Amino acid sequence: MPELPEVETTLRGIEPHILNLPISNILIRTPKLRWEIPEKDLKENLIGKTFSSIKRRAKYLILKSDTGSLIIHLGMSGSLRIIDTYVKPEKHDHIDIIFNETILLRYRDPRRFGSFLWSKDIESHSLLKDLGPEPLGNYFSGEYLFQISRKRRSPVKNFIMNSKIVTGVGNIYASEALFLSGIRPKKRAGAVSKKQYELLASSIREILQKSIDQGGTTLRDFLGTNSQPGYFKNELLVYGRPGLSCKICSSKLKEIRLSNRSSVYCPKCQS
DNA sequence: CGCTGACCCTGACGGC
DNA sequence: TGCCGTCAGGGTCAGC
Repeated sequence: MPELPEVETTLRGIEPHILNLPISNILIRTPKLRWEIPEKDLKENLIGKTFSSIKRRAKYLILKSDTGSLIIHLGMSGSLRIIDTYVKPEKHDHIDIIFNETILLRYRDPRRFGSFLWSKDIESHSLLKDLGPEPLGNYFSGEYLFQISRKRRSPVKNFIMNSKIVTGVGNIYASEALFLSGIRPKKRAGAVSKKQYELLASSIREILQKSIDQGGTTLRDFLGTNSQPGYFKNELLVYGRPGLSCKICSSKLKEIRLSNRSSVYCPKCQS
């Protein structure tokens, strides 16, 4: 389940291997992920060209060439790997971007929630243009969250998972950050104090940064066949632990559902 | 405009 | 042991 840190780790893992390398072919074995894969656009615009930069915006990877941009989202189960010793594609290996006889970039995605899209004008692309600030960027702060949350009645957890408010905060990190800052997930966004938002914003930053730093230790795994970027799982305090005891106060962790998403919290530590 | 819920999909898992 | 139902989850979009 790639969250922002896994996407960032993917970017850092693939970038040094494929930047400025001419693309010789693109093999698409599945017509559709989340949306139809624009095979014609990809082939016409990318074969013979190179990626001159790779950037991340929210959980989207943007691979730029001089003809436009390839937008990749890993969805729930997507992964990108550099293959430097040819192995046959397996069941869910949907796309190969082939550079030369030894290097290719392979996209795997069992659930096919991900996307491969093409855009000539990335700045105005509908999926990207209304996104909120990056949680690790300069515009994201407790003050910012406080200001735009006034009069908002949705639960604070939904609020911070809304990509128009702030990008890249998924269910795992939202749950963890709310625990770390002592706020119940169901509390109305407009009722959270400035002080609480400052704590929440720094919790979000810290937890994402920490996870990226850990992912960084497994970067070499991107070159090869057998590996996944490292997680963070053994350090989760509430996510996936309903009914178990709080690691801080030993109370039994509760689970509720918000917008059909599991939300675990400690009834004593969070209010 | 803000917000909720349906939806896309497969693998993992629990119950019988 | 195997089948089947349920759940998980990011993010977009329809609809209230």
